[in-house]
Amino acid sequence: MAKPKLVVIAGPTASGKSDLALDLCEAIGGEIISADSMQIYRGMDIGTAKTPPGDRRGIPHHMIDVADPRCPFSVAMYQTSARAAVCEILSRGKTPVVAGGTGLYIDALLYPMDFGRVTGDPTARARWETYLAEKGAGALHGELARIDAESARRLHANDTRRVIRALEVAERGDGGLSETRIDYRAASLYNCAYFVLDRPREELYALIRERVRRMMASGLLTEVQALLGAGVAPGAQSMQGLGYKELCAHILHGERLDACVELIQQRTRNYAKRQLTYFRRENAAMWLSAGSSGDTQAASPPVFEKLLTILHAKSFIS
RNA sequence: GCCUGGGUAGCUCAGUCGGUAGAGCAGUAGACUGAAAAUCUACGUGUCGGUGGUUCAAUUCCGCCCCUAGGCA
Repeated sequence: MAKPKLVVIAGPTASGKSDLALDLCEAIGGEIISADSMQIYRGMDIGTAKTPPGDRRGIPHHMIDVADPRCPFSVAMYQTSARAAVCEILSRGKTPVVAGGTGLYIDALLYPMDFGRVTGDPTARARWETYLAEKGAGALHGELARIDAESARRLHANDTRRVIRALEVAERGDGGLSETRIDYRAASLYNCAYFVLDRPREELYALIRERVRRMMASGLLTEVQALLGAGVAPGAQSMQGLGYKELCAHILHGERLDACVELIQQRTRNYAKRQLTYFRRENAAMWLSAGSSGDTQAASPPVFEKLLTILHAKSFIS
């Protein structure tokens, strides 16, 4: 049985993924599956740059607005729902087009990653958190070394977040994280065409500056206030999103607004860089370079042609 | 005009009781299996404002000059 065809459009924030994906969906009869850890949440529209419903050109979008910003969400949940969405789209005879910048989510969808049965447990987490505060990162890492030596070797002692996760899994006697690890990238579940949309650094950074400016002009501050008003805790996972945590600092702690906006721009640049690092190791990825031609606007004309050519060559389309 | 702080890495600053200097942030590269827009790792030569002097040796002490913040006029 042949693997189902699926297209991935990845890339750093503000690179123009969403528009490109929409163009593609129109051309080949596709539906969009968002791979974005923040667009998941309802009520977080401006700061996550969701394509407004009015601009979706009648193309169905999946994995957007599927979670409550007051509750935690996880890759594992994403994996389950996104795969269901793929099946649904395929059953309609359409092509799934995965678009987004969260590399881990894309991987979770595409590859046979096994997140195990151990759910993130707030109680255990809090317990280790306390342990960390009292005894330090070294001791925490030592605990892990005792029950799951291999994970301990893999993880840097300062990466306490991962160390705590490994401890959670290990102490539930599931064999530990290390036993479920495989070289997942070797075996995609789909016949996929994986694209990374790329542009010259300076141009990308300029687009980011501009996008943040536009978000502020469109009422990002009001959006954050509304979320806080609706009972989203400032420490909630959703509030760790870029733009949200910085504006919380302004609203709750009186940080200067212009300083916060600059911080958002800077951290978004940092983020874009990390995204590129992540995608670089995706062996299957085909890089599409856009821009640098002077027009900051549309990546679409030239890049879109390239995209279609490749899809033809892979006989995704006839 | 006078007085007092400052002028050191792209930015904020530490430091050298005289032996040519180092943190944070930024930046770059990397990692990443239920928090991933998160979390973590590695990478630090710059006329130490200019110019004279003292000294074996000055970014460090002294003189003058320039710039800057504040105070007094």
